[in-house]
Amino acid sequence: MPPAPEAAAYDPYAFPPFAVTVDLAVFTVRDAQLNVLLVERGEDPYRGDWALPGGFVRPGESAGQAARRELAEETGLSHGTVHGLHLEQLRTYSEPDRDPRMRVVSVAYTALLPDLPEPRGGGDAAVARWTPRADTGPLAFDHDRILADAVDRIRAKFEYTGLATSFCPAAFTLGELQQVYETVWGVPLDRPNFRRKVLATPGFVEPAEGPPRRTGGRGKPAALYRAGTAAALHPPLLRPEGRQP
Amino acid sequence: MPPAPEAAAYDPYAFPPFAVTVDLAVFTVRDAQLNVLLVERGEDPYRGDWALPGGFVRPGESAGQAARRELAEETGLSHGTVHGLHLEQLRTYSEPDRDPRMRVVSVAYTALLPDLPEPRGGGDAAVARWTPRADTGPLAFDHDRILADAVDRIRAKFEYTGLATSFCPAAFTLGELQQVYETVWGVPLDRPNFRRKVLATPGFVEPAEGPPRRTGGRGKPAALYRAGTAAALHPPLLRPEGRQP
DNA sequence: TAAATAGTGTCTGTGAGACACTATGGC
DNA sequence: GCCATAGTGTCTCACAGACACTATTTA
Repeated sequence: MPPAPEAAAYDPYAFPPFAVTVDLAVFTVRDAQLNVLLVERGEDPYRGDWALPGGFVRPGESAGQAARRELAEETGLSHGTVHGLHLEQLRTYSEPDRDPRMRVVSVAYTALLPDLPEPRGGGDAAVARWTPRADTGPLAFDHDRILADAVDRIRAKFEYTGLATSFCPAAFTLGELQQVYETVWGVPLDRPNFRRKVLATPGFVEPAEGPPRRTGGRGKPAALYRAGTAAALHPPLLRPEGRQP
Repeated sequence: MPPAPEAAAYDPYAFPPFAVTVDLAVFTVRDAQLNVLLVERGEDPYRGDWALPGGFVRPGESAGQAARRELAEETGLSHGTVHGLHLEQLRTYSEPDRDPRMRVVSVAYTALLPDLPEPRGGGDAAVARWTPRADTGPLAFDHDRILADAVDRIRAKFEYTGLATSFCPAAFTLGELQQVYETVWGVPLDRPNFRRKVLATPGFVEPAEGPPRRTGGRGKPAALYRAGTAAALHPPLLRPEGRQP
């Protein structure tokens, strides 16, 4: 926090200026794969490479507001939809050489979206595509690192929060929820045990109205649930790896 | 990440500049109380108020490097000592009005120190004092918020990391370690159970050489341990509140 | 009928909480 | 002796994993 004791008062131009940006790691689960939203860069450096969407923080807005604005622009989602989404600050990346042009400090955010039927191309944004996590080649800047950090964070948060429901539509079956967990964690889960634990955790999911639905087009229709209100899961739903092998 | 599509190339002065600073939430456990390092402000705004230590990020350094440098300056610890300390990024605070003078984005860091005998006043820093967490009046800027976030983070991390050993000297007794947990969590723990769980968690603590030591100056001398190498605790050591009441 | 998914029940091992008990030091 | 802390043992309950079994739909 200013002041540095020796700072000659507060000439904002005393130091070369920093640019402050936000980077977005936006995920969805599609076809049993974790997908991340990427944009193709149209300018140097890294022209033609893929990168995480993002942009400058404007003078009057916070980084969180900037992230939400950029998310709306890149996804073409309505302002109202984006306003209700779960957007979480991941961490800040500030290596002096992370952008070859100038000093850029970037605050990274993570967002989790259900697999949207909408084409999502709305905005003026350049080419933006959902890409399976496994298929992301080297990204521009330090975005591979940001992406890896974001995935780690999501995996950990799935254990002790109900965040996984953010990947599901408003009403979902327990089979769909389990699919989300298995995709993000990359491990198969025992269905009866998963069911028992989810239903035993207060505030995780609640029964939803509406007729049962078939998860994969086959089999017995499943009851529908919607996201509960609990911020944290008690008890947590631990990864199988979480226990010592 | 730049570019915002419409950004006219990269004139660093196109926008009013952002200042980037670091704020430090540095903790120790002293006399069974969580203490935080505060400095008294010598200039407006908030002249005479207490604040978290911190300062500007310099052009050639990352925020993490700036945090480590500031920590060394404020605590008077040797460069070598500070270099080995656990310093963790907490989050970034970027509300446009958080500093009345100009736009300041601050990256907050958390550090955990053992209760040092050294007077710690070494640096040129102004008045810096350890203050019990309970006695921190309103702090300058949004530092109350940062402090609260830092305490929450520490409490949570104590469950699934061996971070608590950072509050202990190089060799410590299990009684001292339990004291740290009880202080940070604010709950009493069952001694036999605490002991059993700590020793059953691989990599949490390891036996240390040296004669046993009395924890409170009374009673049977206790065996010494040192911090283990495990980054995460398996199984975790959950807070009593973690379970549903 | 077979295949696929949903849902229920049960056994067993592990670990957490509670707490009684013993051991070793200073006074 | 008393007191304070360290350290051990044991009981019980809750929960996680494994897995057998039934139920309901489509093809």
